[in-house]
Amino acid sequence: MKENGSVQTVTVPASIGRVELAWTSDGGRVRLVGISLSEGLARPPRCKSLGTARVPRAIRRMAAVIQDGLGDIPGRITDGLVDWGMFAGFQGKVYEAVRRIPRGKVSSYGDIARHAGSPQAARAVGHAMAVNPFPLLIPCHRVVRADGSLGGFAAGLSIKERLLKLEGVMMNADSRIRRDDFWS
DNA sequence: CTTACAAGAATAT
DNA sequence: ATATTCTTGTAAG
Repeated sequence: MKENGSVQTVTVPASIGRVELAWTSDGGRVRLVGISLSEGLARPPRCKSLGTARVPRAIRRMAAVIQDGLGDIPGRITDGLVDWGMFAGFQGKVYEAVRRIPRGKVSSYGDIARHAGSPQAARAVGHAMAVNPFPLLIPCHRVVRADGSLGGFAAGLSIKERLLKLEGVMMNADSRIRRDDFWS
């Protein structure tokens, strides 16, 4: 665990690399403020274990899910930890739609735009994904191009690809996602 | 105001 | 099948 002002972070080793959780605790009120993914190929020089650090219980539970196969984080854990109200308007609707994409399925930028009520805003959805503060919780890796190609990913496309593979999404020979794996 | 995008569709080759 | 062009909503400068 590392401390920067009032924001504290912990780095969790995961199959896809490393996942850093950042939170604040103002007056006992723990609030997740960000998640960042990175390809932790080399042994992290200063990645302390969760054993001794003073990490809030909800953060520990989240870290456990991440270490234990990167499943979806249950709402029971994220409830009260993430202030979903901080996302207003278009961005909020986009994130809400993305959170409905089930594990093992993908959706397209255009589809999400439609769900968010701005059917022409596919590119704007892409931008919202690019600035997503909570990857995994808001599963932006499940948003791909309409033709099945991957699109982009802030933390590097190989992480997106590995996350999708981990979730059972299948690619065709031309490395495009099968039509069957599109949600809607 | 202009520019940059993690897009998409239409059109051309 | 791929390449090019045009339109597009948002955010950031």
